[in-house]
Amino acid sequence: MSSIRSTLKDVAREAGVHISTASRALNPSTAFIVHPVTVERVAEAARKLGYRPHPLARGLRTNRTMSVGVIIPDVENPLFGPIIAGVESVLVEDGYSVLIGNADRGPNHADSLVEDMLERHVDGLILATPGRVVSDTARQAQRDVSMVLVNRSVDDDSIPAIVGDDHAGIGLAVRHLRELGHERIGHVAGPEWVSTGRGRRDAFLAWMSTVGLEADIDLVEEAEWYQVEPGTTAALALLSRHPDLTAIVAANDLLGLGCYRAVRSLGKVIGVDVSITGYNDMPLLDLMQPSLTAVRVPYRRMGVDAATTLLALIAGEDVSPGRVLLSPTLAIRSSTGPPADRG
Amino acid sequence: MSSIRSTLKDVAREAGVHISTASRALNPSTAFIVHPVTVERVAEAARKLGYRPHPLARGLRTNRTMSVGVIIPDVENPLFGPIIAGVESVLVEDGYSVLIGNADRGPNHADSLVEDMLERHVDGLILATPGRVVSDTARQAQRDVSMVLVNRSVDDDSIPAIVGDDHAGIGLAVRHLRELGHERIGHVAGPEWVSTGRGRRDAFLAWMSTVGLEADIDLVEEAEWYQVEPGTTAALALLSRHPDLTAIVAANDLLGLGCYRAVRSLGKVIGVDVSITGYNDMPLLDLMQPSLTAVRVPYRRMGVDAATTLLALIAGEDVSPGRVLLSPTLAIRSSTGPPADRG
DNA sequence: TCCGATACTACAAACGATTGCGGCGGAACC
DNA sequence: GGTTCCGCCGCAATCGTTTGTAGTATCGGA
Repeated sequence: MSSIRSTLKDVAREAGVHISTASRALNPSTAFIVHPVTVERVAEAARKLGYRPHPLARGLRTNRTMSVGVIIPDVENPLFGPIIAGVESVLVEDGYSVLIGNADRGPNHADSLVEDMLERHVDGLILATPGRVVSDTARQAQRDVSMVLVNRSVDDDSIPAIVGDDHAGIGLAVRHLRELGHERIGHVAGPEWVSTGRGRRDAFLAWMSTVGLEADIDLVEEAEWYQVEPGTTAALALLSRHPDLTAIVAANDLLGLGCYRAVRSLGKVIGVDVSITGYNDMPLLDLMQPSLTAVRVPYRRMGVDAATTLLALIAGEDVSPGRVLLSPTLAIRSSTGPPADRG
Repeated sequence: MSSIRSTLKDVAREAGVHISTASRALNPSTAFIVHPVTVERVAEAARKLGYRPHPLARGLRTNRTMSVGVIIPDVENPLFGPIIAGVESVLVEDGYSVLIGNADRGPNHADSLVEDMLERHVDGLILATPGRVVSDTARQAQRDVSMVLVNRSVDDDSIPAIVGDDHAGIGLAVRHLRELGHERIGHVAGPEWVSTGRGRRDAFLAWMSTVGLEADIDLVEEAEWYQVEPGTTAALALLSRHPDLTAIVAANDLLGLGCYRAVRSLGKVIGVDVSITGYNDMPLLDLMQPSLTAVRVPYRRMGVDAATTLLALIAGEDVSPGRVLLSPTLAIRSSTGPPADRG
């Protein structure tokens, strides 16, 4: 029966008050202006009619849409599921809805999505697009709308960012290997133009010297992209330069799995001749043969924190820009072990 | 400089026409009413001012929000990434945005999300929530808004649904095994209350007799849930009842991987002693040891088709209810092979 | 009795667009 | 030359809210 929405006018008529009084009565922040018994009468009428404010009308007047945009580089990447879930869980709590944008059509796609979102008057924006620099459109957008970066940051830290602590994460991997007794450790890095690519590489070199090993840039081989194939290629290049490596820290799980192939093609045994660590700990890694030791990044938490700081920004609280680092953990599995004795 | 949005009024003033004329000039479907040179003048003014219609104002008047809701049972499940991507890709093309709802908080959560979406006046709804029956809220919702089901259907086919052709998919697996020479084939089924669980089980039995094998319900073991552990449990139960099975068709990839463990724990070799097929072909299966032969469902396509029929529904074209079946393919890998010779 | 303060409530103008309808020209026709 | 018609444009109502301002009681105090 209630297929036709009841409007504020209906509620007002039902309660025998003027529409504006009804509006104030229903709004908690203005309810004190109207007489308590009137408030109750209006509330009763609203309940009876099943009144729901029209979000468009309200948004038009108040200039808020109660929606935020989330721009993801690739929805099909399992990595982003938890982030989205985290974001969604806290925003829904506060009555916001989540507009999702999938920027899988090249580098400029994200920008056009940002513009779409702005046109829709989202109250906030969460960007997970890669890259260390931020486009002009995005920077422009920051003036018009609250904005938070997730799983990435910008070089000048001008936008609040929630990121995994890559330095700590790589540290977990390197120290783990060091404690197992490894001394010749290499790194298969991600592309340098991606913030995580460069960051993890730097962290690797830094930790190498921290644990008392040689921090040679020559121990690093950059993969063209975060995928299995480039991982194999890079690992092969690395292992041909340094045949004596006993361990490889990969900048990403897929790169790590790429290393599997490289190591196998050389007739060596993973976890015995060459230990391998991944990064991100995506699903199913534990079912690999051997299961991949990997740095686990709290992605869901990342989404939660991003949404929380976005809400703070929207509320006008001043959030310090700069990045918030989330601590990773290490899932130790069977792709890592003590180095094999050289006979 | 254009931080402040220009409105239709500005455009009208700039072009020296009335606001209503400007409106008509800018709207392709009404532009023929106004003089061509005026149209051009208005268009020029709009371009100059960077005018963008205010979606809320427009939506308030036209009763359309140009947004559709997509409700997913679990965003973290990699399965739904491609569906979302497919949906998004076609909707964005037509100027719609996608509101995402993650129904991971129990069975009633989906309903409350549907209500949220309705309150927001979405123009359409795409449901991917599981279950063979549809809740009353959803059924109610169908009156108020266009609605399409994806990756699921309802028993009475009262709502248009885009689903994978499970019968054909199971057929691919069974026939593949049969052609390899298997004669004792079992099935690890999904939960019966899920539409895919029951459907694939029925398909399995049907195909068994089609290929000339015994279609015994005793060859089926139902797993409690689509996960690895329940898969192992079910497979163990099945193999203890029928130690002579040479192949298992799993209702799901994770169940298939669960079978791996069961087979291994019995000291048998996968793909030799016991062949296994999965269903869905989720990422990384090709990197498993052995790589899992699996029925591949065109999930992205599913999203695309769902969105397309939703657009048709919204446009008022009458779409025949009932289900559209998408044909799966078979990714043959190394978990299947000819049955080992006995004795 | 009258005044001013207090406590509500009503009026009406926004927000930015769409759209039915009426008006006003000029051309065509009788 | 008057009527009709048509092409083009402006007027104003409308969608459902929020909110500044004006109005009306009621009450206390002088």
